[in-house]
Amino acid sequence: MTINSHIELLSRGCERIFTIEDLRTKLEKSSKVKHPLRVKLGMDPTAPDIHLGHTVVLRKMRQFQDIGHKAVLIIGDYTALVGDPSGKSSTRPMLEPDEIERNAQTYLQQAGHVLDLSPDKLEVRRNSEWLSPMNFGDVLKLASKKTVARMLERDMFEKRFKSGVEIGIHEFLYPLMQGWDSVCIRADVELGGTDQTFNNLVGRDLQKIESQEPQVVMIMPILVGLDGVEKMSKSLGNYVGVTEDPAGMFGKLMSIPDSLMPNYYTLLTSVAADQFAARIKNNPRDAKVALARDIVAQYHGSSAGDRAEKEFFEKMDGGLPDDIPDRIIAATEIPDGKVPAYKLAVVCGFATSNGDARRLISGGGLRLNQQKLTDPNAALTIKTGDIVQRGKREFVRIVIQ
RNA sequence: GGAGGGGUUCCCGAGCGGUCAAAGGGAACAGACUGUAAAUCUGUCGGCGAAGCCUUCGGAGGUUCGAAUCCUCCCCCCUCCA
Repeated sequence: MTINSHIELLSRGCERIFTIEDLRTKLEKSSKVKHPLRVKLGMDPTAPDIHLGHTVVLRKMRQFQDIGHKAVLIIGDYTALVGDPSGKSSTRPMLEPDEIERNAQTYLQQAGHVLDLSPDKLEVRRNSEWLSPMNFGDVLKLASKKTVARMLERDMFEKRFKSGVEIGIHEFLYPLMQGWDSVCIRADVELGGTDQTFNNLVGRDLQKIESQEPQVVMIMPILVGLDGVEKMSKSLGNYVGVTEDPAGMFGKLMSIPDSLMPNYYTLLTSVAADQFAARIKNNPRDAKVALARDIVAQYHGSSAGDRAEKEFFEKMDGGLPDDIPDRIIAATEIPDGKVPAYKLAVVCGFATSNGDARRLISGGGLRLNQQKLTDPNAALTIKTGDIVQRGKREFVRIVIQ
């Protein structure tokens, strides 16, 4: 592969690169002296729950690994004492060392779906290693490298300052700490989301001051969630977790708005741009299927991707999926083996209350053995093995005990 | 320390003495349609239920035949001034 093709690969999906020229220089030099670039990514040691949004930057990391470079994962155990001012204004609680360790392990385990974890491809460091031994003099020296005005340039700080939201002095140290990490591990490249732009550029500046070749900063966009509007996040419920089962992943991905497809193709797959553009133009539905299968396959293998697709459409066609969860019902709940329809919906977990159940049935949303129910009060005779269905894709097999 | 503005059903947000289980939007669920769980359209969206009843509008009291709406105290948020 040529340098040009590497650059093309690496810049795919990037929001910004500081600077593309520097990246070229680094890549050229690396290939000439046969020495891998050190590609840094910071990780927050709070409880991880990686979703596709996080994988955007991880995938970029993986691309570097695949062309022979070294991923350096920094566990921000010391920076966590401050709390990144990027997000909320509140300071984080301190984490216990064993908790940090546990979180780091979980992170690695989940990130392992994307990253190459082999020791020659990945180096894991924690920044307490070099931040903890610093004394006050060292800190002062570091703090003197930046001015208040420069700090206030940062979007977040500027907003908070203007609007009167307090900014702790220590929060100014956060970018410096993160930047110092880059100096200490001699990073060639730092990856981050758009919210990390400032922090990462500070690393670049600090390296210059320390007479290091400044790192290239590669900023990845924040992935839009399944709703097509908000950023993907667990709290907004518009996410796909990397540990989710194939069927769930596939279904969720099929629910994204059409308009999101190019974005997802770019950031979450390796499909060439002209190729996916053609697919979408040709047949959006099939393009979405291919996208979903591709992503499921990344996390569960290609056979799982195929199976997820098959099951998805079986449900669509009104058929029954292969594995229907059992629902155990106590025999005492159904005297004489009979239940009113509304009660059945509740017992199967398809309605939260009797009223909810009645509405569901009145709306034609409940089926017993593929047969649509219409009367909420109808007395139904049920037995073990009967299939209850809500809508098009939720099934339960009754087991009477 | 001073002045003012708020806390409403999952979320946002109207209501400001009865016609309020509470507008509107979002989310969610179902239905129709389709190229899919996209888009669009329709319905539902506190609980129990036949009518009707019960619980809800930050918390606790109070005034009223009657309060989410008025009064008192308390808790919590926010804005402006110092």
